Amino acid sequence: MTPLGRTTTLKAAFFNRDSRRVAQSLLGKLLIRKTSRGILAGRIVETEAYLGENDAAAHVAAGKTARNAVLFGPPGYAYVYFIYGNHYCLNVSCMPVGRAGSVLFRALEPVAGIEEMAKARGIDPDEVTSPENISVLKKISSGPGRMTEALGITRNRDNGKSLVSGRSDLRIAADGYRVGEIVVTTRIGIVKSAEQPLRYFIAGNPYVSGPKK
DNA sequence: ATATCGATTATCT
DNA sequence: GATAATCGATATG
Repeated sequence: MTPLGRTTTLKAAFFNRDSRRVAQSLLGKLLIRKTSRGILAGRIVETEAYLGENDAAAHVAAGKTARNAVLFGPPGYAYVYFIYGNHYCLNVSCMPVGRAGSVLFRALEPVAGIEEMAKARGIDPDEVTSPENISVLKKISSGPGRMTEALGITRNRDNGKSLVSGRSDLRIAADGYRVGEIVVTTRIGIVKSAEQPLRYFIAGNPYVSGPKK
């Protein structure tokens, strides 16, 4: 079992700013889930920024609704939504109350609780232990729907939850990890405002989602 | 390696 | 009634 080192939960102020800056700053941080079976954690290697009501691709583009209400609340809270009848995606709210920027978490590098995460994904845990096969590890959490399944994130359980409380079973923390070069590209899987460069990932990290090598 | 497609449902028009 | 911030399977080069 991989133990986590010393971690510091991020504060609300970290998220109380432009989502583009938050999206970049989140790279290299840890997303940590506490479960009855132990700690699950992954390092954030890929994010996308969604701007406020001026961003046609954002769920808040048409204003506040029951679904997106969390994004208009205080910074540092989880916005979880269901998509394509199959998957959950996780965002964190940015900006102060009344402003609706957010960051979509797109991919994690598995760090702790890897066998439990594999099980949650329907992967044989034996495959991720003995031969540390990276092609199998990549299937655990390299993609927005995959990482939520690995951590057991659902709308019922987690939407509206604080990610900036040390007592929360879902939180974001720093452990001193240093990020190298950051690559910026256009966002994935959208058609509206698809030309804007708002996707960020750690250069060369094998757990970034999508095709390519 | 890239392309296409079906699944399955909350949300909005 | 159409669409969607995706995934995994299958087909094809």
